[in-house]
Amino acid sequence: MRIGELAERTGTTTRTLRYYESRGLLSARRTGNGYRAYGEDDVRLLRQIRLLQDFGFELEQTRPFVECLRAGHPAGDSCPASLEVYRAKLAELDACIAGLQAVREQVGAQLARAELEAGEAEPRCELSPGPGRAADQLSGSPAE
Amino acid sequence: MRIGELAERTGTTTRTLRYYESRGLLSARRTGNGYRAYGEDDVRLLRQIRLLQDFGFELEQTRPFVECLRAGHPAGDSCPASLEVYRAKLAELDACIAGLQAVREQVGAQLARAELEAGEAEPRCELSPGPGRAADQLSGSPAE
DNA sequence: GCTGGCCTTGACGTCAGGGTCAAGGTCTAC
DNA sequence: GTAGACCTTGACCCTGACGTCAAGGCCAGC
Repeated sequence: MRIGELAERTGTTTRTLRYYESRGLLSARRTGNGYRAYGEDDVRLLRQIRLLQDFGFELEQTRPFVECLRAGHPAGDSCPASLEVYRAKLAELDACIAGLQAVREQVGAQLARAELEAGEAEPRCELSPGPGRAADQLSGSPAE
Repeated sequence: MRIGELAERTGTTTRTLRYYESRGLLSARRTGNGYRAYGEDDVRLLRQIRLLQDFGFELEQTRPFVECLRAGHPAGDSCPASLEVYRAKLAELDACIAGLQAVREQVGAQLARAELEAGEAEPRCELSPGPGRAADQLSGSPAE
């Protein structure tokens, strides 16, 4: 099949397929007129790449899977190198999630504090809050 | 103070400060020779920007905080627009964390399956795992 | 007056993953 | 025999937040 059909069958674009080829992830035979020619193997290979891309893998990280398939293995993750990428990705995801959760807490704390200060500067409720709050009355902005 | 000192005091670079100026986040008076001149207000403003940047805010998202400080408020988050950015960021963080956790689960499942298949194709342990419970025998990574 | 350090503007490079054109070759159907 | 769909390579554009020159102005110290 030619590049347009392969792109359609794998839900991508011809530009993307040429880009993958330029990165060495995909290769194509050429027909007499110079057109790229692909087979079913390339469909499987691309589905593998797209799956990993959907998971957020960088293109380079899909390379072991591609090479595994090319080597004739039944699945892209049948090789140790692919499993290592899985594990590294899991570690990366865990670190990323932990980092984001830490930021989330800090931003949440900032928001809570800012809302509190806004509420104190401009009290809306009838109840008078207890003492110890005069130091925060900063809203009288100095002139410029 | 001049740009080099400001960069040093705020832990950034002169290139970054000029970039912020080009984005309209920072402005500078000029001395007779054309050098940029900054004051303490700019230090506070930059500290605000860098704090948010450390939290992963995009530069554009720091603009309300900057404008709030410029308007004379005591803190960058003293204005409603800044609080809205906080809230939007929290929602964004939550969505991002949830998405990453979902991916983490899927990648984890892929790894478990691939390890299982690798183990079946090349059985290493003496025990023959019975059907149905083999999935739990994975913790002692088979290969390597 | 000379060296070294700081400053200026402007322009290009980076990273990933492509999008979009341009100019042209090829093939099929009518 | 020609329109239109497909293919080719090559080249530039995009995002974000800067890094890295290049070429030159300004200033302090010796």
